[in-house]
Amino acid sequence: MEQKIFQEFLGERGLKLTKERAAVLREVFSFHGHFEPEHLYFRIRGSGSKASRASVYRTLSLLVESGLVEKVTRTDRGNVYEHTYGHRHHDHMICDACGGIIEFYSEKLESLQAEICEQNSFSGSSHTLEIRGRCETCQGKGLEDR
Amino acid sequence: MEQKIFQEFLGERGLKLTKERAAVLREVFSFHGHFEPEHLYFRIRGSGSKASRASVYRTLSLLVESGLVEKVTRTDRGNVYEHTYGHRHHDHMICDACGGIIEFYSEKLESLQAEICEQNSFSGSSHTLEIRGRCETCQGKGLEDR
DNA sequence: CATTCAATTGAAACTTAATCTCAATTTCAG
DNA sequence: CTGAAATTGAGATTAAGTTTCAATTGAATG
Ligand SMILES: [Mn+2]
Ligand SMILES: [Mn+2]
Ligand SMILES: [Zn+2]
Ligand SMILES: [Zn+2]
Repeated sequence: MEQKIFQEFLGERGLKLTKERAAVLREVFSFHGHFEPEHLYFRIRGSGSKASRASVYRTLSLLVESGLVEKVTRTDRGNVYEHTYGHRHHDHMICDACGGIIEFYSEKLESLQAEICEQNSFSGSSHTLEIRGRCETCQGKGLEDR
Repeated sequence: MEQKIFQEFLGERGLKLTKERAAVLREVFSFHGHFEPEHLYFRIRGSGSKASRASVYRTLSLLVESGLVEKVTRTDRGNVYEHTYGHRHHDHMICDACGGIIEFYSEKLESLQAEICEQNSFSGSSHTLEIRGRCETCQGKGLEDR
């Protein structure tokens, strides 16, 4: 299904679904969770398929533009992505101690943001909310921040 | 006042308020708005004071740790900071077309986040909310995203 | 099947913010 | 003073991500 959507997206731009792009798409959707481009690259290499680093980055950009994938956040070391097709939008809590990520969604929060955009005559198209702190298991422990 | 706070922060760690650190602090608080480390570096150079790039980056990290400065966002080109001492916490809307930034604050939004943290047994200490879209003047115009 | 031409690829070079190295200098408590 | 610890800065280094460009692919057309 995601392949169909991607193919249609590419078609509208006169681009082709090559085997390299198909390999990136397949790997992105066979993995569930957050990922970094570099990890994606190595997973593809170790899965029989092949695609150069350049192609992986190029395809990832196309996937984001197509709406099938979103950038989750930007860490010190690089970007983090996740496939979003088939998943509801959500935001993230990130534990400063263990790096663990809690995903959450709040209808109230979403509509409140829409309201605030309107108050500012701003036409919002996307947002990123990242709450940092300590997850349940890391509270109280004297662990250092990562 | 911010100098007093910074000095105390440094003292607790056995660090000293050198003239380089003082220059960075002064420049950070004499400028109002969002800034990138590189711009900060050049403003310092052009202001009589001096501090190497290394010292600017090192001092900026200390300022963030002290709580006087916060990282606003991370763009493709690098980090963006703002001094927060003396300012109320706020979040940002960023225009995809012109890069303009609207600051906003909503008590409702803040308390709703606190509520959500509690529901997830998460001890939140900070957050970043970035809403992307089009500002009022850029709506309708067929401008490309930056 | 042959021709054509835009799209695509990948290896390697490049960019650039940010960090690190380390010898020289400064600071300050004793 | 004196010595240990902190600090500095010029330049090297890192690493994610982008760009280059010659070679290849592949869809469309004749
Ligand atoms: Mn997620
Ligand atoms: Mn701000
Ligand atoms: Zn944790
Ligand atoms: Zn704008």
